[in-house]
Amino acid sequence: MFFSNMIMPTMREFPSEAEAISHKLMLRAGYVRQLASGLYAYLPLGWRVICRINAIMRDEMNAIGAQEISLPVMHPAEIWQKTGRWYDIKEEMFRLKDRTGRDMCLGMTHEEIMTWLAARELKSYRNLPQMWYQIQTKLRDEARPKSGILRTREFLMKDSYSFDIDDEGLDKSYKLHTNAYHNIFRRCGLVFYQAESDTGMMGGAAAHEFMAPSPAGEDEIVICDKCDYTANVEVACSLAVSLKDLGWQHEEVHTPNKRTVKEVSSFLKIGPSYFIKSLLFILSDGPALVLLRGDQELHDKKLMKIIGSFRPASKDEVQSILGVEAGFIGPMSHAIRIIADVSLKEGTFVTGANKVDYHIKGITSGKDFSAEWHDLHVAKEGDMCPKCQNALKIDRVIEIGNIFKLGVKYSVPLNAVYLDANGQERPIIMGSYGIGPARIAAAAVEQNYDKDGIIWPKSIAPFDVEVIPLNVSDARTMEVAGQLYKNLTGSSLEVLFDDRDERPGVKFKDADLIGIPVHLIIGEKSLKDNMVEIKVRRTKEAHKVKLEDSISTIIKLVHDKSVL
RNA sequence: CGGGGCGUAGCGCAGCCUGGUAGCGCACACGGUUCGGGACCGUGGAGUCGGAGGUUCAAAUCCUCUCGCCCCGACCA
Repeated sequence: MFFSNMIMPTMREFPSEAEAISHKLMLRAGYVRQLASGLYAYLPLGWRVICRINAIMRDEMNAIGAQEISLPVMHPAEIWQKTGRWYDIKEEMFRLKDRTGRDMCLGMTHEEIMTWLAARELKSYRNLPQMWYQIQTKLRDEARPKSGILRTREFLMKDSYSFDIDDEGLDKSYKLHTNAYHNIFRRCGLVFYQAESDTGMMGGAAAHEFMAPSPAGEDEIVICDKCDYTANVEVACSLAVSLKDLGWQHEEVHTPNKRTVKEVSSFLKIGPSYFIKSLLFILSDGPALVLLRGDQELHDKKLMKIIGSFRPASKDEVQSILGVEAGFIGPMSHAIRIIADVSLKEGTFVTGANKVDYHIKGITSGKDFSAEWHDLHVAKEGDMCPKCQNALKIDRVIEIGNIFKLGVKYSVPLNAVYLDANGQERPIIMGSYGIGPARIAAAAVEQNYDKDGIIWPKSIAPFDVEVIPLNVSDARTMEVAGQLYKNLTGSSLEVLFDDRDERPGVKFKDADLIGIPVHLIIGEKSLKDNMVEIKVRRTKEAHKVKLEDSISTIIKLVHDKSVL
């Protein structure tokens, strides 16, 4: 491919609207252009990257026996109404009517449509198991598109679905996908984790997310270095570091106008972890007091799982239910449901005295209050691993893939059933598995760049090699460069030939910015000694090789799996 | 949806406070000199100043409304 024939609009400066590194670099290096918020055009370089990622995904999906199909992107409403998601999902779904007034929507994901197909075509246990996937456009009217191609309103997704006769079959399909996903992300050159995740609105029994560490990420995971525990903070459990019991006796302390843990803590010069934070919530069946340690944040979703939906009590409600104003609440002597974080089970604490302007020291569970014990807090850096007690790390990550055990959530409402060996009708057991190729690309950039530009992992770079003749008006240079280009292309490498009549500096800068892994530089001086220069983008190491050895050297470099 | 910021040439920006009819750098075109890490000189093309309304003799500049984009938060199937 000749540089002069391709549209690769590199820019000397970073466009100002970009914030994330991948966004800045992909704009500057001419990979993508923005049409509107969350809508991107992929230019030739960008599209090549996506295509290579797609090829890897196809390879690995096919390897586990999955079959590629293609489904419509526009769907009739009824099918989404049958599963209830037409109503559960709100503004995030693009909806429209066709000319006859029929309600339609644009697909955000394809569980419904895949299940519809399965319902029609999979009739017998003899048809199962099946795995179907597609690489298709999804549309979501995101509340806030951001970070370039990381979070867009229209995006490509590789989504696959498994159909099994029972949970055992689902386990197998899930495992196959897990392995395939590990292969895909590894082959794409990413650093990633597999984390336990929330099943969310997808429903189902188990779910994992594949997470690529990056400051541009929108999620956080907890990681234990010692054992294999890795989980999204949305579901992560952790143990609080236990406190030294200071053995306080009951003592009421005057804390005028000090309400928050922070205020009282600094006033009494006692660390926040020695406090009990008391929060009053209104549940569907009445009020409940929720207790956390002073250094903890309430994890809404964990609480929701225990008590269902809830809302914070108003000031008046706090007063009328507890007889004291917020800020001085303590868990003692209230005839009310109390749910407490397990970290409060042991130890002696400070808490509100149920009396304005007073707190009380020396409160212990069992003696002063009793409660239902649960993990209610948001896991944080330094908490201990629930499995092995090692200190946990927290890392910011990009979600690049997810896998869900759906069970019968879609097959039942859409009547996707099969007849088992006994002629019994049973719902198909499903799994769903997604990967965002654009996120892989963005994560790859986030994890591989330097001050000069992108450093693509070899496997997903838009080209394998960039041939750079330094002086295009030198006949010998161009003859050699042309021949090398031909030979490299002939060796099934993707080659970019910078045939522009530009100064060497410009070509070097653009080459570094674009980030093709290997550069082959042909300069007049070296050529006199029958030498050319081979440079590795990542290390910037350049060495001269004999002209006749250059092709084999490059082929070796490109195929060397040790350096992705 | 709440909070903040920004819309002036393809990109990056100045001009706005204090109204007087649009400018700089890069990019682009042409000529010349250059040529191993974003060269230099000269000439030139390119802008409904996001849009609408208003104030005024006069609006990029002041006022009102509106649209768009970015960031933080909420949301995220």
